[in-house]
Amino acid sequence: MASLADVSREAGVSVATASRVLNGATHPVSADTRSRVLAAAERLGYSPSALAQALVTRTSRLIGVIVSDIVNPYFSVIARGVDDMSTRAGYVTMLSNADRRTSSEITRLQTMRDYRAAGVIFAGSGYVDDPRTPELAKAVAAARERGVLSISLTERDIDCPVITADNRAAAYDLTDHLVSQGHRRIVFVEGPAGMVATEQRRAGFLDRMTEAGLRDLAECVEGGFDFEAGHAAALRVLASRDLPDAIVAANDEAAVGALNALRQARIDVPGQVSVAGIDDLPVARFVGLTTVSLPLYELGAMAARRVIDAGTAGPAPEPGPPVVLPHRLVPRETTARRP
Amino acid sequence: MASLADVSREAGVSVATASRVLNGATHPVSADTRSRVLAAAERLGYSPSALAQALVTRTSRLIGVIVSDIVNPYFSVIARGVDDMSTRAGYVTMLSNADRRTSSEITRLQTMRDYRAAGVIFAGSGYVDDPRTPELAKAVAAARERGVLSISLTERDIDCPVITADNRAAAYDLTDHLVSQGHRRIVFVEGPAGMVATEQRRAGFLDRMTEAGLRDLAECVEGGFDFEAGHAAALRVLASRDLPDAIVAANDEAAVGALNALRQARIDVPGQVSVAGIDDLPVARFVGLTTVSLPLYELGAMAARRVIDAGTAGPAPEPGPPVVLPHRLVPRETTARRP
DNA sequence: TTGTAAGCGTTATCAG
DNA sequence: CTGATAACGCTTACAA
Repeated sequence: MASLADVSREAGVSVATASRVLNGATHPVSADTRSRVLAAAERLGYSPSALAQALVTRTSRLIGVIVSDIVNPYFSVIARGVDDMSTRAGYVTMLSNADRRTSSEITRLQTMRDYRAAGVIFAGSGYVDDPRTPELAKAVAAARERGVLSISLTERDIDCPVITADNRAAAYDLTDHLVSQGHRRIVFVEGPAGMVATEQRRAGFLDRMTEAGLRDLAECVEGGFDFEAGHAAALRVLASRDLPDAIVAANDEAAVGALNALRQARIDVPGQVSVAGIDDLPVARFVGLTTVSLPLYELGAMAARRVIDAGTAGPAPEPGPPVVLPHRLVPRETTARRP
Repeated sequence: MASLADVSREAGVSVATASRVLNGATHPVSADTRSRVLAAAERLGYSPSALAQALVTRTSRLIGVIVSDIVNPYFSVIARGVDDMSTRAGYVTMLSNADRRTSSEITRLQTMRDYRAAGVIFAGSGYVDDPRTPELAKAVAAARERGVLSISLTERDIDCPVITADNRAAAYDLTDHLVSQGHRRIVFVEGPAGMVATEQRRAGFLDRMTEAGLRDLAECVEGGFDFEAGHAAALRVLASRDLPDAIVAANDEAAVGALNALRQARIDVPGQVSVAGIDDLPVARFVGLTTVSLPLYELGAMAARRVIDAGTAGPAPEPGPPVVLPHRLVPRETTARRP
């Protein structure tokens, strides 16, 4: 309602000075005028138009985050990290679900760019050999021209800063834990086919098994990132041959799915079979699942902080090497030592 | 980069005509000019500044949703509904976590208003006798002055349209189901103290028990909306006396928490005790929890649609009576008939 | 059918 | 220290 012009009129100064006191610029203003303007603003309930500000400064206090599906706890934790940091800095976060479609990521990025978002954060993992990635890369570049800083939370073939967790190492460390506990026959329930994260986690598992001389006892089975996939995979394992020492799922949800299947089949976990996952979602803690904690919240928060800093600090768009945040093994009750 | 002015220059027309063809106004434009402008826009990769548009039209294609905590699946499903609808209409959704603090809701609403959001959706339940609600109400009114339409997904003392589910009836229907299955001694695990939703759900439970002449066998115990709360409550029930016929939790998470506690204690569910929740979150389906499905996704989607329609259709700000979307009992495996 | 021009609410440059 | 004033990019009467 009340605009800067209104305030300036009420205070008997020019809009220029009103602007100067109301936005804490470095420009000097006499104490007297300052207080007059402040009083007027207060009286009129003035609140600046973020739109006008963004239009003229060519950058907003909007931070976008593009996830695959906000209902997936993996992403909602990331989004929470983004929003907490954004809010603290007076930014507001824009959210978009891309359902793992690269084409959606592109269009969503574009509409966020049209709002001159200060930055947009890509939370989802890409696909291997995705023919659309170049297009995304181009959109990211175009957005950068318009002043929006993209940040990816996974390594993808886009030219932008990366803040990520080490999926491969996470799987590796988890496998290492199992191996050192005496497990030998381990089956790995893979993530969704074609996703980079899937590949990385499988590789971590296989690498450690190979180093342990257990390559022949390692087995990878099809899976997915949800309860059902883990459940189904466990059922298949149950049906096919005698029990492995452990089942490692590509993520927590699948692990919990497997866990349920096993227990429904009256298999003792961890007595007969150990079960572990990756991510450390809230549900993992609840069911006592051994897992590796990924810095999801921190990833979101740090990415947001980075776009905020880029705005305030000098426009030093140094891509730099990927920032890799540490993960942490969290042994709980679904795994046990094997004699 | 490329602005309307650039396009108009490239096409050899005025910015007015360029604007007219590029935004599909009703204003007549010759086929020839139209194609020239289109071509120019295409060539330059023109994309309108949503900021400038919003500034001049005094309304944006931004829809805000304020939740308690996006990590809570209850809210992420709502947010998903909002975003799907927004996206379909070319809007972008702004998300904010208020952590159940009314004061945060107020400030978040204000910053969304400063971006001239077309609307903001309040997803969280309020508190009973919340001294800050009047303040919120005032902020909502002020926002409306600026053209932002607020919508609440729960009944609160704010003057704005309400699109909601009937918490009381949901609990009532669930209890009815249990009663008709022959359960008599039922304990109700309450939600967080002070929340309106908590009161409503408890009331629904109590109402049905009273009608069934089972008021004396109905018992309410302290709880909460998360796993831990349900778990703890179940433990307390277990410790205090002989088993009830059923445990109804104020929501699914708490129900699953209770379920786990019971099973860990080697109680047969539903053999000895039935367990049920409310919400029908993904986890409920997974564990086979009997629950009542609340139209969470629909609530979000419909609220978003309403702000979108308000923008396109006439500015008919008829508050009208609350819209109540239907819920549905979902019997699953954690409840069984009592002889 | 097309163009001119007045804003929308700020910031920022340049003179005073 | 303060004030005009020109942008920012677009929409929309009002003219032509």
